[in-house]
Order: sequence, then structure tokens, then C-alpha cells
Amino acid sequence: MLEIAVLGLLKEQPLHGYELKKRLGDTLGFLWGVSYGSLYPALRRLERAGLVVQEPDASARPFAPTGSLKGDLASARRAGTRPVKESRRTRKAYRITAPGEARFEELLLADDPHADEEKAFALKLAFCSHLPVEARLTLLERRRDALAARLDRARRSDGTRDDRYSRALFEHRTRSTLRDLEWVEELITAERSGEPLASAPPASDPDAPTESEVQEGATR
Amino acid sequence: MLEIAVLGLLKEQPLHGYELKKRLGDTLGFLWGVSYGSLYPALRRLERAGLVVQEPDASARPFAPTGSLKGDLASARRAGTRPVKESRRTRKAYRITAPGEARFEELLLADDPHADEEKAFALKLAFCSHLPVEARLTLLERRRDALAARLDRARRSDGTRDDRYSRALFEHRTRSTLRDLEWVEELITAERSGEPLASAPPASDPDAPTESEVQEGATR
DNA sequence: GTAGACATGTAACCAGTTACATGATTTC
DNA sequence: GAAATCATGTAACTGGTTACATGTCTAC
Repeated sequence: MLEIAVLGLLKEQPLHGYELKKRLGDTLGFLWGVSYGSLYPALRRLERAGLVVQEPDASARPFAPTGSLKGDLASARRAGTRPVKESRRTRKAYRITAPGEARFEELLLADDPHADEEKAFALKLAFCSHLPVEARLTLLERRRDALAARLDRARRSDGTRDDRYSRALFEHRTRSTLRDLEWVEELITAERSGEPLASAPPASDPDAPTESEVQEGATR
Repeated sequence: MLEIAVLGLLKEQPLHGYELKKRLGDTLGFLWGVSYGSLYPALRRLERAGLVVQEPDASARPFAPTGSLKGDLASARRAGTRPVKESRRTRKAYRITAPGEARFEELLLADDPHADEEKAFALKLAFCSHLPVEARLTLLERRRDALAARLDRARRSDGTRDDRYSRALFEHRTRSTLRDLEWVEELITAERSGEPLASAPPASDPDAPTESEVQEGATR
């Protein structure tokens, strides 16, 4: 799980742990509240496995980091390779390697029985733009099948306990699953028909792919 | 998590591990695919803590439990030419104790930061009929607040990554949260206004179950 | 010169998992 | 008497968590 997220983010740009955690928290948003206690060990594991490497550096330079990482990185890059040996505890920027990218794709298609199904799918979807179309379709179809199977099971096992709350729960859950299924099916057809992907119902204006539309859909 | 489920089921009737697992799988349905590897240790923990005790094995047996397991079994074999539904051997039936019931209520209201939020709530809701009304309301309101907070956070953090899939995910997730919120609010108003709770549109619910059912476990 | 953000890390724990080991009872 | 099912359990692992410990940089 964490591996996917980390590799996915590093695929977009090199980052150090602290920043990685921030992004895990807010660009991947709702999905992730990972802690350092799992992040740093994960990074070390990835490094030992050769899936990521430390960038020449970028740290320990005496310019002002003002909170802007991009600025920092840009400066660092400008300054070129400058190990600056004596830093004891400074940041370590990691970059994904070729094996790392391979592993990433592998993970996006693997289904880890350990992980929470919903979260795993969400995470994968969040990064699937890095995948070739067919792989993406596979991912979506697998999800569709899982949801369909769940619905089926629900339909079958109607002998749920006679409790009113359990029943309410059961019904709500079933409706949710149904909606998820429909959504995934939309994604699939969108994927098949080239690109559009108007994930929110109809009525959206495809000409304006900006925030406003997103907000509209979200707060409706 | 497991504790809640086990105590909740045992509150309804004494059961042994194997049977418990089955119910965890199908009466609690979709929620739970627990394995023996966690169930049995959990039972032992509960027993050591005095929250459950072993029954002399009177569980659902059509003939008198003499206390002698082997005797009972012999009888069973003698009697059982037909597939008598319930007659097994070394099983250990557990019964919930008074401290166990107390602990159960406590757990239903506690919020364990470890557990998955959605699953934890679902599980608690599934058993909340054993709770007094006010406690139930507390549970529901807390869930409502959590969902509202989530929505709020989503609304605020619009700086999501510019990825089309992440965006789709974000929107879908937001819609789901909104629906969950509405649902919980329905549950709350239903709870406040006495009993009705018509959570689903076309529910096939001819005979409205009356209070008696709700009451039965609550006032011990 | 110290407060507070930035940054990295370890240790103990937690709640589950799979794989395995074992044994009793029923049924054919 | 073998196979299927019922039934209980242990060991090793997993992928996270919190709490803690420490270092470095900037700004005041």
C-alpha cells in the first residue's frame, strides 16, 4: 500500500520523506494519514531493494527554504551535485529507479489480499494514469467484477439478522455498492471510448476542465 | 474490533468458536471475514479477562447436557441417524459475563483510533440495538460529525493533483460521503422521533417489528 | 539563544493475516 | 476405514500505529 503511494509520488518527482508525507496527506488527500513511523522504514526498504535511490543531494545548502520545496529543489538542481559531507541529519531526497518503475506497475496490477479492498482500489486509481490503457482497463474491470460479486453475495445472503439497524446498514451498503459499480462502469466506458471521462452525471460542460466544475460536482 | 463483534454475538446467545466464525461471516455478512487465527486467540483473551466464560456446552443441543462431554457425544451418536443440525465434539461454547456486557457497551462508544473508521462504525451500528437510545444517538451523531468534517476537509483541500483519475475519485468520494451523511441524518431523526426508520425507498417490510424486539437485549 | 518549523529515525505495540498442526465425528 | 466436515489451536508474519528521541535550520 505505502509502497504504491510512495513510488507513485516519486515517479512524478524526487522528494524527501517529510515532503512525501505531506503529499500523502493532502494531494492524495482523504486516502492517507500515514505516519513517519511507517514512512521512513518504508523508504529504507525501498532503497535497500533498489527501487529508489537517494538524489545526489539538494539538502544542507545554506539558502533559505522559505517553505517552498519547489524553490529549494530548483536551487539545488541549479547548484548541481554538491554532496557537502558533514550533514548529519538533513533531508534525503529519493528518486525512483527503473526497477522501481517496473515494481510500481506490477503493484498497480497485483492484488494484495492484505490490504483493504476499497482503499487499495482508490490508491491504484489515483495513480493509474501512469499505466498503459489496457492495464488501466484491467484494473477497472477487476474492480467492477469485485463489486458485482459483492452485490450478488448480498442479494443471495438475505438471511441477515433480523435487527433493524443491521438491516438499515445492509440496505445502505447495497445501495452504495450499486452506485460504486455504476461509477466504475462509467469509467470503463469512458476509458474504452477514447478519453472524455465525464465522471459526474451529465450536464457538465466538457469545455471547462477547471476547478469550478469540480467544485460544482462536489458540493452539489 | 473483533472483541465488539464477538461480545455482540455472544450477547445474543452462547456460541463456540467455529460457529462464531460462521456468523461473523454471514449474519454479520459483508463486514467480516475473520480468520480462526485471530478468532481463537481473541476468545482466549476475552476469557482471561473474564468477559466471557465457557459454558458447560449446553449450546443448541436437543438433549440434556450432563456435563460429560463424551457422554453427550455418545448419546448424540446413538440418537443421530438423521443429520441433527447441531452435535459436535470438543467445542467450547462461550457465554458473555456481566463484565463482558459492560465492556461491550463501553466498546460501542469508544473510538479506537486503530480501527478503520467505516468498518468500525458499521460494526457498532450492527449491534447498537443493545444500547440505550441516548447512547445510540451519541454514536450516530459522532458519525455524522465525522462525515461532515470529512466533507469540509474535502471542500477546503481543492488543491488536489491535476490528474483526471484522482479528480474522478475525489468527486465520487465526495458524493459518497454526502450520501452517507444524509443517511446518518435520517437515522438520527428516525431515532429521535421514536422508532419508524424507513431507511430504504422500496423496502419490502410488511410487518413493522415492534419495540419488544429492540428492548429485549437492552434491559438486562 | 531559544522557539518552532523542518527533518529523520527507532521501539514497542496492535489487530489482524496465512500456513500449519492436530484431533473428533459423521458419512459413505 | 477413508474422506469430509467440524473444531481448536499455534507460529511467523504484515503493515500499519503511537510515543519517543534527536538533529538542523531560520527567525525573532
